Amino acid sequence: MEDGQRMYSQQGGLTNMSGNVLPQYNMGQDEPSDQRKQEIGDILQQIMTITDQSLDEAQARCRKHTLNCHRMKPALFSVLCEIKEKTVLSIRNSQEEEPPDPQLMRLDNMLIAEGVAGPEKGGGSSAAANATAAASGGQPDSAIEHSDYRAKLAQIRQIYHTELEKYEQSDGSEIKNSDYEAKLAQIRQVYQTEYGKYEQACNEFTTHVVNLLREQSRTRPIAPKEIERMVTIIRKKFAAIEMQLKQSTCEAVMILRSRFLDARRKRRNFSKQATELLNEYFYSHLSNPYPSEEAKEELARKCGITVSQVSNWFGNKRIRYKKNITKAQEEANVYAAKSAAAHEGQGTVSNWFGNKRIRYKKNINKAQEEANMYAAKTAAAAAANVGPEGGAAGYNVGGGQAGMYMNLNGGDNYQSSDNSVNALRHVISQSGGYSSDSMHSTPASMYEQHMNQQITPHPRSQNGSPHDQKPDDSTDSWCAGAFMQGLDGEGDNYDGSSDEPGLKRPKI
DNA sequence: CCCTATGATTGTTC
DNA sequence: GAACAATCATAGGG
Repeated sequence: MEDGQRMYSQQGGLTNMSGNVLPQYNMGQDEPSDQRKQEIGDILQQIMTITDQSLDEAQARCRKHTLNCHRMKPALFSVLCEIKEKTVLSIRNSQEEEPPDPQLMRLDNMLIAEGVAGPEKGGGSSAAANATAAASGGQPDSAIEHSDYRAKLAQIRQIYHTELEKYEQSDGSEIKNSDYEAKLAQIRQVYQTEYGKYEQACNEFTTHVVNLLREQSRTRPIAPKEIERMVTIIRKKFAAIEMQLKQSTCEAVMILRSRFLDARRKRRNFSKQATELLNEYFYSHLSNPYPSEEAKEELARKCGITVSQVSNWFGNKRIRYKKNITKAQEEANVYAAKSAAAHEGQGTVSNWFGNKRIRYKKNINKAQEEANMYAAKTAAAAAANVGPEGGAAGYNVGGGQAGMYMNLNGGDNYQSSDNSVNALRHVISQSGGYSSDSMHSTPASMYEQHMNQQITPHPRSQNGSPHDQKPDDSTDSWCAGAFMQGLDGEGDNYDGSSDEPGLKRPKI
Protein backbone atom coordinates (compact mmCIF):
# COMPACT_ATOMS: atom_id res chain seq x y z
CA MET A 1 0.00 0.00 0.00
CA GLU A 2 2.79 2.33 0.74
CA ASP A 3 4.29 1.89 -2.61
CA GLY A 4 1.02 2.52 -4.23
CA GLN A 5 0.47 5.62 -2.26
CA ARG A 6 3.86 6.99 -3.00
CA MET A 7 3.37 6.26 -6.61
CA TYR A 8 -0.01 7.93 -6.79
CA SER A 9 1.19 11.01 -5.11
CA GLN A 10 3.97 11.28 -7.56
CA GLN A 11 1.70 11.28 -10.52
CA GLY A 12 1.57 14.90 -11.35
CA GLY A 13 0.42 14.86 -14.92
CA LEU A 14 -3.02 13.32 -14.81
CA THR A 15 -5.03 16.37 -14.22
CA ASN A 16 -7.64 16.06 -16.91
CA MET A 17 -9.37 13.02 -15.52
CA SER A 18 -12.62 14.24 -14.17
CA GLY A 19 -13.56 16.11 -17.24
CA ASN A 20 -13.38 12.96 -19.28
CA VAL A 21 -15.47 10.74 -17.17
CA LEU A 22 -18.87 11.46 -18.53
CA PRO A 23 -18.15 11.61 -22.24
CA GLN A 24 -16.40 8.31 -22.12
CA TYR A 25 -18.88 6.68 -19.87
CA ASN A 26 -21.19 5.42 -22.63
CA MET A 27 -18.55 4.25 -24.98
CA GLY A 28 -18.39 0.81 -23.48
CA GLN A 29 -21.82 -0.02 -24.82
CA ASP A 30 -20.48 -0.43 -28.31
CA GLU A 31 -18.13 -3.15 -27.23
CA PRO A 32 -19.00 -6.82 -27.48
CA SER A 33 -19.80 -8.10 -23.98
CA ASP A 34 -17.15 -10.80 -23.80
CA GLN A 35 -14.47 -8.48 -24.91
CA ARG A 36 -15.62 -5.98 -22.35
CA LYS A 37 -15.44 -8.54 -19.62
CA GLN A 38 -11.99 -9.40 -20.69
CA GLU A 39 -10.88 -5.81 -20.59
CA ILE A 40 -12.41 -5.19 -17.20
CA GLY A 41 -10.67 -8.26 -15.95
CA ASP A 42 -7.42 -6.90 -17.27
CA ILE A 43 -7.88 -3.59 -15.62
CA LEU A 44 -8.79 -5.12 -12.33
CA GLN A 45 -5.84 -7.34 -12.57
CA GLN A 46 -3.62 -4.37 -13.13
CA ILE A 47 -5.10 -2.55 -10.22
CA MET A 48 -4.66 -5.52 -7.98
CA THR A 49 -1.08 -6.07 -8.90
CA ILE A 50 0.03 -2.53 -9.16
CA THR A 51 0.26 -2.00 -5.43
CA ASP A 52 2.22 -5.17 -4.90
CA GLN A 53 4.90 -4.24 -7.26
CA SER A 54 7.88 -2.27 -6.42
CA LEU A 55 8.29 -0.08 -9.38
CA ASP A 56 10.73 2.50 -10.25
CA GLU A 57 9.42 5.84 -11.19
CA ALA A 58 9.64 5.44 -14.89
CA GLN A 59 7.82 2.16 -14.84
CA ALA A 60 5.13 3.51 -12.59
CA ARG A 61 4.57 6.50 -14.71
CA CYS A 62 4.38 4.42 -17.78
CA ARG A 63 1.96 1.90 -16.39
CA LYS A 64 -0.20 4.45 -14.77
CA HIS A 65 -0.40 6.42 -17.87
CA THR A 66 -1.47 3.37 -19.76
CA LEU A 67 -4.02 2.50 -17.21
CA ASN A 68 -5.31 5.97 -16.96
CA CYS A 69 -5.72 6.37 -20.63
CA HIS A 70 -7.68 3.23 -21.01
CA ARG A 71 -11.07 4.01 -22.35
CA MET A 72 -12.80 1.84 -19.80
CA LYS A 73 -11.20 3.47 -16.88
CA PRO A 74 -13.74 6.26 -16.20
CA ALA A 75 -16.64 3.89 -16.31
CA LEU A 76 -15.00 1.45 -14.03
CA PHE A 77 -14.00 4.22 -11.69
CA SER A 78 -17.54 5.46 -11.41
CA VAL A 79 -18.91 2.05 -10.72
CA LEU A 80 -16.36 1.37 -8.03
CA CYS A 81 -17.08 4.68 -6.38
CA GLU A 82 -20.74 3.93 -6.47
CA ILE A 83 -20.31 0.53 -4.92
CA LYS A 84 -18.02 1.86 -2.29
CA GLU A 85 -20.40 4.60 -1.43
CA LYS A 86 -23.33 2.26 -1.17
CA THR A 87 -21.59 -0.17 1.09
CA VAL A 88 -18.97 1.29 3.34
CA LEU A 89 -19.84 4.92 3.34
CA SER A 90 -23.52 4.51 3.92
CA ILE A 91 -22.82 2.72 7.14
CA ARG A 92 -20.35 5.27 8.32
CA ASN A 93 -22.44 8.14 7.25
CA SER A 94 -25.12 7.10 9.62
CA GLN A 95 -22.75 7.72 12.46
CA GLU A 96 -22.11 11.30 11.52
CA GLU A 97 -24.12 14.32 12.25
CA GLU A 98 -23.49 14.14 15.95
CA PRO A 99 -24.27 17.18 18.02
CA PRO A 100 -21.46 19.51 19.00
CA ASP A 101 -19.46 18.30 21.94
CA PRO A 102 -21.09 19.67 25.10
CA GLN A 103 -17.78 19.76 26.86
CA LEU A 104 -16.32 21.90 24.15
CA MET A 105 -19.34 24.11 24.31
CA ARG A 106 -18.87 24.56 28.02
CA LEU A 107 -15.27 25.46 27.51
CA ASP A 108 -16.22 27.90 24.83
CA ASN A 109 -18.81 29.46 27.05
CA MET A 110 -16.39 29.85 29.85
CA LEU A 111 -13.71 31.35 27.66
CA ILE A 112 -16.17 33.80 26.26
CA ALA A 113 -17.47 34.63 29.70
CA GLU A 114 -13.98 35.20 30.99
CA GLY A 115 -13.16 37.35 28.04
CA VAL A 116 -10.41 35.08 26.82
CA ALA A 117 -12.25 34.23 23.68
CA GLY A 118 -13.86 37.50 22.77
CA PRO A 119 -17.04 37.67 20.74
CA GLU A 120 -15.10 37.69 17.54
CA LYS A 121 -12.92 34.86 18.68
CA GLY A 122 -15.60 33.01 20.49
CA GLY A 123 -17.71 32.71 17.43
CA GLY A 124 -14.40 31.93 15.90
CA SER A 125 -14.04 28.70 17.71
CA SER A 126 -17.03 27.12 16.12
CA ALA A 127 -16.62 29.08 12.97
CA ALA A 128 -13.06 27.96 12.89
CA ALA A 129 -14.12 24.39 13.18
CA ASN A 130 -16.46 24.89 10.28
CA ALA A 131 -13.80 26.56 8.26
CA THR A 132 -11.53 23.73 9.07
CA ALA A 133 -14.17 21.34 7.89
CA ALA A 134 -14.72 23.24 4.73
CA ALA A 135 -11.09 23.29 3.87
CA SER A 136 -10.36 19.74 4.55
CA GLY A 137 -9.95 16.02 3.96
CA GLY A 138 -7.48 13.47 5.17
CA GLN A 139 -5.64 10.65 6.65
CA PRO A 140 -5.37 10.30 10.39
CA ASP A 141 -1.69 10.75 10.79
CA SER A 142 -2.16 13.79 12.97
CA ALA A 143 -0.02 12.18 15.60
CA ILE A 144 2.77 14.54 14.78
CA GLU A 145 0.60 17.58 15.27
CA HIS A 146 -0.71 16.04 18.42
CA SER A 147 2.59 15.75 20.12
CA ASP A 148 3.54 19.11 18.77
CA TYR A 149 0.55 20.70 20.33
CA ARG A 150 0.95 18.83 23.54
CA ALA A 151 4.34 20.42 23.82
CA LYS A 152 2.90 23.80 23.10
CA LEU A 153 0.18 23.36 25.62
CA ALA A 154 2.71 22.37 28.19
CA GLN A 155 4.48 25.56 27.33
CA ILE A 156 1.35 27.54 27.93
CA ARG A 157 0.88 25.93 31.27
CA GLN A 158 4.40 26.77 32.16
CA ILE A 159 3.86 30.39 31.31
CA TYR A 160 0.83 30.50 33.53
CA HIS A 161 2.57 28.84 36.38
CA THR A 162 5.49 31.17 36.09
CA GLU A 163 3.13 34.08 36.23
CA LEU A 164 1.35 32.66 39.19
CA GLU A 165 4.57 32.14 41.02
CA LYS A 166 5.45 35.73 40.40
CA TYR A 167 2.16 36.49 42.05
CA GLU A 168 2.97 34.63 45.14
CA GLN A 169 6.39 36.11 45.42
CA SER A 170 5.12 39.60 45.21
CA ASP A 171 2.96 40.77 48.04
CA GLY A 172 -0.30 38.99 47.58
CA SER A 173 -2.20 41.79 49.19
CA GLU A 174 -1.22 44.16 46.48
CA ILE A 175 -3.10 42.31 43.83
CA LYS A 176 -5.48 44.65 42.18
CA ASN A 177 -7.94 44.61 39.41
CA SER A 178 -5.42 45.90 36.98
CA ASP A 179 -3.12 43.01 37.78
CA TYR A 180 -5.86 40.57 37.21
CA GLU A 181 -6.75 42.23 33.96
CA ALA A 182 -3.15 42.17 32.88
CA LYS A 183 -2.75 38.50 33.62
CA LEU A 184 -5.99 37.74 31.93
CA ALA A 185 -4.87 39.68 28.92
CA GLN A 186 -1.73 37.60 28.85
CA ILE A 187 -3.72 34.44 28.94
CA ARG A 188 -5.94 35.77 26.24
CA GLN A 189 -3.00 36.59 24.09
CA VAL A 190 -1.37 33.23 24.52
CA TYR A 191 -4.63 31.53 23.88
CA GLN A 192 -5.33 33.46 20.74
CA THR A 193 -1.85 32.95 19.44
CA GLU A 194 -2.04 29.27 20.07
CA TYR A 195 -5.48 29.06 18.68
CA GLY A 196 -4.32 30.78 15.55
CA LYS A 197 -1.52 28.30 15.22
CA TYR A 198 -3.92 25.51 15.81
CA GLU A 199 -6.26 26.74 13.16
CA GLN A 200 -3.47 27.19 10.72
CA ALA A 201 -2.06 23.76 11.35
CA CYS A 202 -5.46 22.22 11.14
CA ASN A 203 -6.24 23.93 7.88
CA GLU A 204 -2.90 23.14 6.40
CA PHE A 205 -3.12 19.55 7.31
CA THR A 206 -6.65 19.19 6.07
CA THR A 207 -5.81 20.88 2.83
CA HIS A 208 -2.88 18.63 2.41
CA VAL A 209 -4.91 15.55 2.97
CA VAL A 210 -7.65 16.73 0.68
CA ASN A 211 -5.16 17.35 -2.05
CA LEU A 212 -3.69 13.97 -1.48
CA LEU A 213 -7.04 12.33 -1.72
CA ARG A 214 -7.95 14.23 -4.82
CA GLU A 215 -4.74 13.13 -6.31
CA GLN A 216 -5.45 9.58 -5.39
CA SER A 217 -8.96 9.80 -6.65
CA ARG A 218 -7.54 9.77 -10.13
CA THR A 219 -6.26 6.32 -9.68
CA ARG A 220 -8.51 4.76 -7.12
CA PRO A 221 -12.16 5.13 -6.36
CA ILE A 222 -12.50 7.95 -3.88
CA ALA A 223 -15.90 9.57 -3.85
CA PRO A 224 -16.39 13.17 -2.75
CA LYS A 225 -18.36 11.87 0.15
CA GLU A 226 -15.40 9.91 1.27
CA ILE A 227 -13.28 12.99 1.20
CA GLU A 228 -15.88 14.75 3.28
CA ARG A 229 -15.77 11.93 5.72
CA MET A 230 -12.04 12.24 5.97
CA VAL A 231 -12.42 15.89 6.66
CA THR A 232 -14.74 15.02 9.48
CA ILE A 233 -12.29 12.56 10.87
CA ILE A 234 -9.50 15.07 10.76
CA ARG A 235 -11.67 17.63 12.37
CA LYS A 236 -12.42 15.24 15.17
CA LYS A 237 -8.79 14.52 15.65
CA PHE A 238 -7.99 18.17 15.78
CA ALA A 239 -10.90 18.80 18.06
CA ALA A 240 -9.02 16.89 20.72
CA ILE A 241 -6.21 19.38 20.42
CA GLU A 242 -8.60 22.25 20.41
CA MET A 243 -10.23 20.85 23.49
CA GLN A 244 -6.92 20.49 25.20
CA LEU A 245 -5.96 24.02 24.39
CA LYS A 246 -9.22 25.33 25.68
CA GLN A 247 -9.11 23.21 28.75
CA SER A 248 -5.66 24.41 29.49
CA THR A 249 -6.70 27.98 29.08
CA CYS A 250 -9.75 27.52 31.23
CA GLU A 251 -7.62 25.93 33.86
CA ALA A 252 -5.26 28.84 33.78
CA VAL A 253 -8.09 31.29 34.05
CA MET A 254 -9.59 29.41 36.94
CA ILE A 255 -6.30 29.34 38.77
CA LEU A 256 -5.75 32.99 38.13
CA ARG A 257 -9.22 33.75 39.26
CA SER A 258 -9.03 31.76 42.40
CA ARG A 259 -5.69 33.21 43.31
CA PHE A 260 -6.91 36.65 42.59
CA LEU A 261 -10.11 36.23 44.52
CA ASP A 262 -8.38 34.50 47.36
CA ALA A 263 -5.94 37.30 47.57
CA ARG A 264 -8.67 39.85 47.59
CA ARG A 265 -10.68 37.92 50.04
CA LYS A 266 -7.89 38.06 52.51
CA ARG A 267 -9.23 40.69 54.77
CA ARG A 268 -7.03 43.56 55.65
CA ASN A 269 -8.16 46.09 58.13
CA PHE A 270 -8.27 49.61 56.97
CA SER A 271 -6.02 51.99 58.73
CA LYS A 272 -7.33 53.53 61.86
CA GLN A 273 -7.40 56.88 60.18
CA ALA A 274 -9.37 55.53 57.27
CA THR A 275 -11.88 53.96 59.59
CA GLU A 276 -12.18 57.22 61.45
CA LEU A 277 -12.85 59.12 58.29
CA LEU A 278 -15.44 56.64 57.13
CA ASN A 279 -17.13 56.59 60.47
CA GLU A 280 -17.16 60.34 60.61
CA TYR A 281 -18.85 60.50 57.30
CA PHE A 282 -21.28 57.79 58.18
CA TYR A 283 -22.39 59.25 61.46
CA SER A 284 -22.56 62.74 60.16
CA HIS A 285 -24.80 61.50 57.40
CA LEU A 286 -26.83 59.11 59.46
CA SER A 287 -29.99 60.44 58.00
CA ASN A 288 -28.89 59.43 54.59
CA PRO A 289 -25.74 57.38 54.72
CA TYR A 290 -25.41 57.01 51.00
CA PRO A 291 -22.42 58.93 49.83
CA SER A 292 -22.52 60.20 46.30
CA GLU A 293 -20.02 59.01 43.80
CA GLU A 294 -17.98 62.12 44.34
CA ALA A 295 -18.08 61.66 48.08
CA LYS A 296 -17.04 58.08 47.69
CA GLU A 297 -14.17 59.06 45.50
CA GLU A 298 -13.03 61.64 47.95
CA LEU A 299 -13.30 59.23 50.84
CA ALA A 300 -11.45 56.63 48.86
CA ARG A 301 -8.71 59.09 48.13
CA LYS A 302 -8.46 60.25 51.70
CA CYS A 303 -8.53 56.75 53.10
CA GLY A 304 -6.22 55.27 50.57
CA ILE A 305 -8.72 52.65 49.49
CA THR A 306 -10.75 52.05 46.38
CA VAL A 307 -14.17 53.42 45.68
CA SER A 308 -15.64 49.97 45.72
CA GLN A 309 -14.12 49.43 49.10
CA VAL A 310 -15.84 52.54 50.26
CA SER A 311 -19.08 51.23 48.86
CA ASN A 312 -18.52 47.94 50.58
CA TRP A 313 -17.75 49.66 53.79
CA PHE A 314 -20.92 51.69 53.71
CA GLY A 315 -22.95 48.68 52.78
CA ASN A 316 -21.56 46.74 55.69
CA LYS A 317 -21.87 49.66 58.00
CA ARG A 318 -25.47 50.36 57.23
CA ILE A 319 -26.43 46.79 57.69
CA ARG A 320 -24.55 46.27 60.88
CA TYR A 321 -25.62 49.51 62.32
CA LYS A 322 -29.19 48.70 61.58
CA LYS A 323 -28.75 45.24 62.91
CA ASN A 324 -27.62 46.52 66.24
CA ILE A 325 -30.59 48.73 66.46
CA THR A 326 -32.99 46.13 65.24
CA LYS A 327 -31.69 43.69 67.72
CA ALA A 328 -32.31 46.09 70.51
CA GLN A 329 -35.74 46.80 69.15
CA GLU A 330 -36.68 43.20 68.94
CA GLU A 331 -35.64 42.66 72.47
CA ALA A 332 -37.56 45.70 73.45
CA ASN A 333 -40.65 44.41 71.76
CA VAL A 334 -40.44 41.08 73.48
CA TYR A 335 -39.70 42.91 76.62
CA ALA A 336 -42.76 45.05 76.23
CA ALA A 337 -44.97 42.09 75.52
CA LYS A 338 -43.71 40.26 78.55
CA SER A 339 -44.20 43.28 80.64
CA ALA A 340 -47.75 43.68 79.49
CA ALA A 341 -48.41 40.03 80.09
CA ALA A 342 -46.99 40.30 83.53
CA HIS A 343 -49.22 43.20 84.29
CA GLU A 344 -52.30 41.51 83.02
CA GLY A 345 -51.80 38.14 84.55
CA GLN A 346 -50.28 39.35 87.77
CA GLY A 347 -47.27 37.39 86.73
CA THR A 348 -44.03 37.61 88.54
CA VAL A 349 -41.74 40.29 87.34
CA SER A 350 -38.59 38.38 87.76
CA ASN A 351 -34.96 38.81 87.04
CA TRP A 352 -35.90 38.33 83.48
CA PHE A 353 -36.63 42.02 83.27
CA GLY A 354 -33.37 42.87 84.81
CA ASN A 355 -31.51 40.75 82.34
CA LYS A 356 -33.45 42.20 79.51
CA ARG A 357 -32.71 45.68 80.60
CA ILE A 358 -29.06 44.97 80.72
CA ARG A 359 -28.97 43.31 77.36
CA TYR A 360 -31.10 45.89 75.77
CA LYS A 361 -28.89 48.62 77.02
CA LYS A 362 -25.91 46.76 75.84
CA ASN A 363 -27.14 46.63 72.28
CA ILE A 364 -28.16 50.18 72.32
CA ASN A 365 -24.99 51.38 73.84
CA LYS A 366 -22.98 49.90 71.11
CA ALA A 367 -24.65 51.87 68.40
CA GLN A 368 -25.21 54.91 70.46
CA GLU A 369 -21.74 55.23 71.70
CA GLU A 370 -20.34 55.14 68.28
CA ALA A 371 -22.89 57.54 66.95
CA ASN A 372 -22.31 59.87 69.80
CA MET A 373 -18.63 59.79 69.47
CA TYR A 374 -18.62 60.69 65.83
CA ALA A 375 -21.37 63.20 66.27
CA ALA A 376 -19.37 64.91 68.92
CA LYS A 377 -16.29 64.80 66.83
CA THR A 378 -17.95 66.25 63.83
CA ALA A 379 -19.66 68.87 65.89
CA ALA A 380 -16.44 69.89 67.49
CA ALA A 381 -14.74 70.14 64.16
CA ALA A 382 -17.59 72.10 62.68
CA ALA A 383 -17.78 74.36 65.66
CA ALA A 384 -14.14 75.08 65.39
CA ASN A 385 -14.61 76.10 61.81
CA VAL A 386 -17.97 77.74 61.66
CA GLY A 387 -19.15 78.26 65.16
CA PRO A 388 -21.97 76.64 67.11
CA GLU A 389 -24.66 77.34 64.57
CA GLY A 390 -22.63 76.08 61.73
CA GLY A 391 -21.76 73.03 63.69
CA ALA A 392 -25.34 72.14 64.13
CA ALA A 393 -25.95 72.63 60.48
CA GLY A 394 -23.13 70.33 59.71
CA TYR A 395 -25.01 67.36 60.98
CA ASN A 396 -27.87 67.87 58.80
CA VAL A 397 -26.35 66.82 55.60
CA GLY A 398 -28.95 64.44 54.39
CA GLY A 399 -31.68 67.01 54.33
CA GLY A 400 -32.92 66.81 57.84
CA GLN A 401 -36.40 68.06 57.55
CA ALA A 402 -37.33 65.50 55.05
CA GLY A 403 -37.93 62.10 56.54
CA MET A 404 -34.71 60.56 57.57
CA TYR A 405 -33.37 57.35 56.43
CA MET A 406 -32.34 56.31 59.85
CA ASN A 407 -34.69 57.90 62.16
CA LEU A 408 -33.05 57.44 65.45
CA ASN A 409 -35.44 59.63 67.28
CA GLY A 410 -38.60 58.21 68.65
CA GLY A 411 -40.37 61.47 68.03
CA ASP A 412 -44.00 61.12 67.27
CA ASN A 413 -43.70 57.43 67.16
CA TYR A 414 -43.05 57.49 70.76
CA GLN A 415 -46.13 59.50 71.40
CA SER A 416 -48.26 57.20 69.43
CA SER A 417 -46.92 54.11 71.01
CA ASP A 418 -49.37 51.48 72.04
CA ASN A 419 -49.92 49.79 75.33
CA SER A 420 -46.94 47.61 75.11
CA VAL A 421 -44.79 50.60 74.65
CA ASN A 422 -46.28 52.26 77.60
CA ALA A 423 -45.69 49.14 79.55
CA LEU A 424 -42.16 49.13 78.38
CA ARG A 425 -41.70 52.72 79.31
CA HIS A 426 -43.01 51.94 82.66
CA VAL A 427 -40.60 49.14 83.25
CA ILE A 428 -37.76 51.08 81.82
CA SER A 429 -38.48 54.02 84.00
CA GLN A 430 -38.37 51.71 86.93
CA SER A 431 -35.02 50.52 85.94
CA GLY A 432 -33.59 53.84 86.78
CA GLY A 433 -33.29 55.13 83.29
CA TYR A 434 -30.46 55.03 80.97
CA SER A 435 -27.06 55.83 82.19
CA SER A 436 -23.70 54.74 81.14
CA ASP A 437 -20.17 55.79 81.55
CA SER A 438 -19.78 56.24 77.91
CA MET A 439 -22.59 58.67 77.88
CA HIS A 440 -20.98 60.67 80.54
CA SER A 441 -17.83 60.77 78.67
CA THR A 442 -19.63 62.11 75.67
CA PRO A 443 -20.98 65.59 75.53
CA ALA A 444 -24.64 64.99 76.10
CA SER A 445 -25.66 68.14 74.37
CA MET A 446 -23.93 66.98 71.29
CA TYR A 447 -25.76 63.76 71.41
CA GLU A 448 -29.07 65.43 71.73
CA GLN A 449 -28.24 67.85 69.05
CA HIS A 450 -27.33 65.10 66.79
CA MET A 451 -30.35 63.06 67.48
CA ASN A 452 -32.77 65.85 67.07
CA GLN A 453 -31.33 67.74 64.25
CA GLN A 454 -30.09 65.06 62.14
CA ILE A 455 -32.04 62.00 62.77
CA THR A 456 -35.43 63.38 63.37
CA PRO A 457 -37.40 65.47 61.03
CA HIS A 458 -39.29 67.10 63.83
CA PRO A 459 -38.22 68.09 67.27
CA ARG A 460 -39.77 66.08 69.98
CA SER A 461 -42.66 67.89 71.44
CA GLN A 462 -42.43 66.48 74.88
CA ASN A 463 -38.83 66.50 75.60
CA GLY A 464 -38.19 70.16 75.74
CA SER A 465 -34.92 71.47 74.58
CA PRO A 466 -32.52 68.67 74.02
CA HIS A 467 -29.70 70.87 75.04
CA ASP A 468 -31.10 71.15 78.50
CA GLN A 469 -31.17 67.51 79.24
CA LYS A 470 -28.69 64.85 79.78
CA PRO A 471 -29.66 61.43 78.68
CA ASP A 472 -28.87 59.83 81.95
CA ASP A 473 -31.05 61.99 84.10
CA SER A 474 -34.14 61.59 82.08
CA THR A 475 -36.29 58.54 81.92
CA ASP A 476 -37.14 59.48 78.40
CA SER A 477 -33.58 59.10 77.44
CA TRP A 478 -34.30 55.45 76.98
CA CYS A 479 -36.30 56.25 74.01
CA ALA A 480 -34.56 59.36 73.01
CA GLY A 481 -32.50 57.40 70.60
CA ALA A 482 -33.46 55.55 67.55
CA PHE A 483 -33.89 52.45 69.45
CA MET A 484 -37.34 52.92 70.74
CA GLN A 485 -38.82 53.62 67.46
CA GLY A 486 -39.59 50.07 66.65
CA LEU A 487 -42.01 50.05 69.49
CA ASP A 488 -44.61 51.83 67.52
CA GLY A 489 -45.46 48.53 66.03
CA GLU A 490 -43.88 48.98 62.68
CA GLY A 491 -40.46 48.23 63.89
CA ASP A 492 -38.91 50.17 61.12
CA ASN A 493 -35.81 52.15 61.69
CA TYR A 494 -35.77 53.26 58.16
CA ASP A 495 -39.28 54.45 58.22
CA GLY A 496 -40.07 57.68 56.62
CA SER A 497 -37.74 56.73 53.88
CA SER A 498 -40.63 55.86 51.69
CA ASP A 499 -41.75 59.44 51.90
CA GLU A 500 -38.39 60.68 51.00
CA PRO A 501 -37.56 61.59 47.47
CA GLY A 502 -33.91 61.86 48.30
CA LEU A 503 -33.58 58.35 49.54
CA LYS A 504 -32.28 55.85 47.16
CA ARG A 505 -34.07 52.86 48.40
CA PRO A 506 -37.33 53.25 50.19
CA LYS A 507 -37.68 49.85 51.63
CA ILE A 508 -37.83 47.59 54.61
C1' DC B 1 -7.91 29.09 71.49
C1' DC B 2 -12.25 31.28 71.47
C1' DC B 3 -14.89 35.21 70.34
C1' DT B 4 -15.95 39.44 68.13
C1' DA B 5 -15.22 42.79 64.54
C1' DT B 6 -14.87 43.53 59.94
C1' DG B 7 -13.58 43.55 54.90
C1' DA B 8 -15.00 40.93 50.96
C1' DT B 9 -17.99 37.99 48.31
C1' DT B 10 -22.25 36.07 46.85
C1' DG B 11 -27.07 35.79 46.17
C1' DT B 12 -31.49 38.20 46.33
C1' DT B 13 -34.60 41.95 45.81
C1' DC B 14 -36.31 45.91 43.88
C1' DG C 1 -27.55 48.21 38.59
C1' DA C 2 -27.71 49.53 43.40
C1' DA C 3 -28.64 48.18 47.87
C1' DC C 4 -29.57 44.72 51.09
C1' DA C 5 -28.79 40.40 53.49
C1' DA C 6 -26.28 36.45 54.42
C1' DT C 7 -22.10 34.46 54.64
C1' DC C 8 -17.15 33.64 54.46
C1' DA C 9 -12.65 34.19 56.21
C1' DT C 10 -9.41 36.58 58.61
C1' DA C 11 -7.53 40.05 62.12
C1' DG C 12 -7.03 40.98 66.58
C1' DG C 13 -8.06 41.03 71.46
C1' DG C 14 -8.84 38.53 75.73
